[in-house]
Amino acid sequence: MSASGTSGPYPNPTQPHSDQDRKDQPIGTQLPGFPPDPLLKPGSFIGATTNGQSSVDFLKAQTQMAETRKSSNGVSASPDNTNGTVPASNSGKGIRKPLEAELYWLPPGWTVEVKVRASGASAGTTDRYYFDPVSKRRFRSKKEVLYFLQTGTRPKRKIDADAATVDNSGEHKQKASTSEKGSVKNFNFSDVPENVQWVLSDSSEDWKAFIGNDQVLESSKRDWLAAFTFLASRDRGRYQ
Amino acid sequence: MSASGTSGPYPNPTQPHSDQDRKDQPIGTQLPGFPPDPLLKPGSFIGATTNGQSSVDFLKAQTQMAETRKSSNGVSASPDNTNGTVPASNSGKGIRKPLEAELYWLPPGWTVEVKVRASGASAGTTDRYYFDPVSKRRFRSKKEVLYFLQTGTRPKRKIDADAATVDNSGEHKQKASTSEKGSVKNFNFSDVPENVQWVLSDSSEDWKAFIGNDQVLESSKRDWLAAFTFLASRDRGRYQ
DNA sequence: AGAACCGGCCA
DNA sequence: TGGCTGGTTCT
Repeated sequence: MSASGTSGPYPNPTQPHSDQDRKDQPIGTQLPGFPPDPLLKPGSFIGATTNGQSSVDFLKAQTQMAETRKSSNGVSASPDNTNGTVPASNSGKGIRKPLEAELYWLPPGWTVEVKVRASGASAGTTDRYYFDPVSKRRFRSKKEVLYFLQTGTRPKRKIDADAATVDNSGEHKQKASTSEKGSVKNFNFSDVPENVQWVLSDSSEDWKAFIGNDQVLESSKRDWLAAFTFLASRDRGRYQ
Repeated sequence: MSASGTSGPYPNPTQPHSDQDRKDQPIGTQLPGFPPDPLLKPGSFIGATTNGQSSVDFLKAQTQMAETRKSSNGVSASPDNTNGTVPASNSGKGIRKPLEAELYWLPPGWTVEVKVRASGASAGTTDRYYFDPVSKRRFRSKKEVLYFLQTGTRPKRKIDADAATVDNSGEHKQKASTSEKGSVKNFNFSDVPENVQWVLSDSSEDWKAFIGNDQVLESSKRDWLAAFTFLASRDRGRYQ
């Protein structure tokens, strides 16, 4: 890859094209008269918010923010690649979404494979697969990975039978996004304070976390705990 | 601001159109007082494309070129329509309105499917899918269609670094072993610590490794990780 | 508030 | 791979 420009580097990988004259090639060429979006330069960078700050308050804020806002860090969309350019889609206004790969939650050693679908209606779309270097297993989603990291197993296949399973009353629908409490998912592993103090006060039955002199909010605390727990169990595991 | 770029998925092609032409009358939206059409099942289809010469010059030019202006266009029948089940409450998924007016940008022959979500928190809302009669592909948004029309491909999403890439084409990324820092060669396989703790430091994208209370030096850490990754991926046959 | 988008997930 | 849903951004 290395291409860069507008003309697609790839010759239509998956166009079945059975036939006819319908050539879809005419495009991909820049048409004369098309406004090159004066606002955007090719060199524009994406995201790239430097998160090199290490202020305590900042960290705290960041940590909490992991729940709502995801900041891109760590992962970079290497500009040397095909798409260093910014999609010049808007003329004049809004920005599109900066979302980025963010693999901060992925433990070291794990790898990600991006696979492009070769056929079907969804041809050309990509899927990401995660590989655990230790167990050599492949996972199809972040969710599967996190589940595995926490339990060491994969979700059981529900076979059913009578059983039961249980549960509950009936309709609890709980939306996933509604602020989960204490989930590893909320934890930004790329942005962790070096020293956290856990203190148990007399009157309280609960531990409180401090960074410096600032107490960590409950919500963040739970996330941290969840993260620590899972890291611990992971280290106990194997490592040859 | 700082916001950062645009959505990564769209690399660069000259996105023509500024999206602001999308303010026409929304389809799928039920107008107040408008009776739910009993004849329409969720998932009905509409295909329309008239080509009026209008405001969107650039795009129009594009699409016409692409399709070479075929004669038959416009409405198309609805194929399958698989799950026709819709929550009882919802019976209206109206397909309404002068579609043609809105789909002027859609090349002749393409079809649009308006589907009503059957479950979930967003049940009842609608989604539109676009189908290319030639490639048989399905697209989820106008943007995707336009991108495809211009480039003939779908945006490819890439991730960074050490992640394995798979491209069936033959481009190798020999990254793992070429790096000077962190080479498998530096790793002493006969002296492997039993327990290593990986911890993330603040503001860094790197994890730190500890053995007991001693932090592992950066150089060693890299070597370890390199070795680890190497061993792990060897079996899968990736990475060199 | 609603539409458009698009990542993610799982059958 | 299909395709549906969650959640975010844009209008």
